[in-house]
Amino acid sequence: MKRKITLKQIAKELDVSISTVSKALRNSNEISDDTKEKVQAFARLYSYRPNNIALSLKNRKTKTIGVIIPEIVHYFFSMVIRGIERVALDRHYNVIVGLSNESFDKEVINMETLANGSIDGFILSVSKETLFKQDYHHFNETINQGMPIVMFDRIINEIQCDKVIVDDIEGSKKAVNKLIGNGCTHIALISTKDYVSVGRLRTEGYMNALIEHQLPVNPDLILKVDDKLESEDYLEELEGKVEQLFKENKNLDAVFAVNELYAVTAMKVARKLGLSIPDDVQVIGFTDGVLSRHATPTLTTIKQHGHYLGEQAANLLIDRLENDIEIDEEDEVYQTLVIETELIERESTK
Amino acid sequence: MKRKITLKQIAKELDVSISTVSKALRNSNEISDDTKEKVQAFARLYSYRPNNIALSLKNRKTKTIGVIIPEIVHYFFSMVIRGIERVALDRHYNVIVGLSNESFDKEVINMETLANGSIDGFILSVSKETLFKQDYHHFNETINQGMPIVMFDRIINEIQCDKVIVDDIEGSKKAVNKLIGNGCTHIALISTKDYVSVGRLRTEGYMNALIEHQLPVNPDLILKVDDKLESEDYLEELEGKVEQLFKENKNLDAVFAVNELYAVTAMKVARKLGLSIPDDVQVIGFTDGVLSRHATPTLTTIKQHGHYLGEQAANLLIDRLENDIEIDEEDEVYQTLVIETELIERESTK
DNA sequence: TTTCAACACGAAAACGTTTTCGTTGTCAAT
DNA sequence: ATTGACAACGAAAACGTTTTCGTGTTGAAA
Repeated sequence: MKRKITLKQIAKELDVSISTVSKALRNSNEISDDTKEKVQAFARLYSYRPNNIALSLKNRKTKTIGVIIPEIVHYFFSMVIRGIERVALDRHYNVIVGLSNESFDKEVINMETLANGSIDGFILSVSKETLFKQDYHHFNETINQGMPIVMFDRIINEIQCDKVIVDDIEGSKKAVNKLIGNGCTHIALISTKDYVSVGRLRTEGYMNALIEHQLPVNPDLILKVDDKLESEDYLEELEGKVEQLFKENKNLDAVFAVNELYAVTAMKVARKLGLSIPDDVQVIGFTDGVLSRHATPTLTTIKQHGHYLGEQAANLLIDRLENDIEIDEEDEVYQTLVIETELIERESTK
Repeated sequence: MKRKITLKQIAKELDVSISTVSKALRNSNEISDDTKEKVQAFARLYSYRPNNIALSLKNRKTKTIGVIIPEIVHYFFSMVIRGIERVALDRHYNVIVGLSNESFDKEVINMETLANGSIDGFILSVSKETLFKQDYHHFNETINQGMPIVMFDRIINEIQCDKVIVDDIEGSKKAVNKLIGNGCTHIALISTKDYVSVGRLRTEGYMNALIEHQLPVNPDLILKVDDKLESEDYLEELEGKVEQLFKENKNLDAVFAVNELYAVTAMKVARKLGLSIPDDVQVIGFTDGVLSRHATPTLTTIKQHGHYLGEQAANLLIDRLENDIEIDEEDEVYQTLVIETELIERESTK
């Protein structure tokens, strides 16, 4: 077992100073060709690589970005991570991942442990509990310490930082417009409670589409289910609610759901009630994940381009990190990028 | 914007030495209560937190573990990460994630950039290309440098390190035994090429079960598809192969597939051919992911407990890191943990 | 022979900690 | 008055780099 070699050891072996070794390796012209040769050969032989930690300490930057997401076993979020990791690798950054698990405390802890020098900036999507409590002190504190944050998807408008969001309103409108275009008039919405920004926005898009087509917004057709029902553990309860929705609205001819799970559940319930998809009921979901592609029937859905979103977020953060000309003034200007959605038509619509 | 405060600044403000501040904050009894009070109050006021990078450099350990996986948009792998992250958080470690994307080069690059001081040890699952090329130099080198590795799921027997694996052979046997118990006699296998360890092992389990029940192993019933067909981009090609399998074996009465995608594809093809599940054909998959739970019909499958596997892997690594009494001798003893599988019965079997 | 530039290299500081080992000053015991 | 112990603190090294600023040596120009 040969431990990693350092400049000091090379210097001692070759009987030169540490500075000489450092310069020789960086091809400084302060050093004679002879010495360079010697040093570089030796370094190659022992496969010297500079210690990242020492570099980080010296440069006061770690070339690492911290990503905090509520959940990783989730198509959209893992797709975003993939995008982040891709540009991070390209631009020579590392990615530290923290999971909030939708918990405020874990979000805070994760951020605090990372903010003490381990990373140069954050990319994050806010946990539901944080959105609910509306306690944003940890975001403000990190920003105040000069550490940039890029928020994505679940964002907080009041926080001054770069943001990348999916065009939820437009996306939902696309979906509902499609249903309307297909002749549906009693379109149900299955959404989350309003404090989850994406649920609120997608609801807004749904209503906008209806209003624009002068269709009535019928509250009975809107089901806002509790968060916990997004967990696999409460599937039956979710199914119950959806079944109730179907039974109380016999004229229902379409469903727009704000995520995959709600959409496939709607399809399952419809099938159970003897309704045919897409003939009796048409269904559109949100997120073009593995479920949408392999459900029966395959699900028409709104694709969010999570991979691209991740790339944009990472570029935004790294750009800011590297352009840090210490503007420092209070006139920092932040961007909000909006990622267009795409309607993917499959078998669940006509 | 107030930058993070350091010991030096506190020392200057309070007109004491850096050492005094450091000791006062750690409650050393070398320091008078008066001074402690003063320093601690000041530190609290400015919310001082020690700089992780400086600590890492001093202690020569980063309290960070590097995780390299082939793919993150994948139920099993993201479940493992969740497990790793959970114990990492508990035991005060960070998690850096690198994706090899099944590429040898990316695996090597990711490992090289992390191995230079950024992390204390690796948890990884080997990329397919690496398994195929059988080039393991990067693993040997990192281990030789004294950096521990824990391999999981896709492991390499020749490499001396801790391992955590799913009991693939037993798991497959359970599945096939179930099918046999249900009266099936012509059980097809849809697997990957043999160089992917899990494909090989699951094939072995399949054969073992047949042999133990004195059923013939019919090569025509074994479909080993190319890796690329695991990608969503080659769905049609995969479907073609599976359809061919069905057509050439009219007596086929069950399918055991080594992953979810193959299993749902088999169900889709069966349905297309007018076969009813589970009456005409019974299907069992591997990995209890979102697909299995929401496919139509829901899929009987072998659950791998990826979350638990991740926890075990992380504990194994951290234990080794913290017990590093520099054994250093060549008599290091490594463990291989085997995680039991579980048969989850659903609608695709009788 | 003197002077000066160019060359090749080394010393030291700095990044932010922790820790070892002094160095004072005070007070009690001899 | 001398010794010793103890309390309270500081200086400095160390972790591994990079970089600035010397410094000594050489050779050529004056």
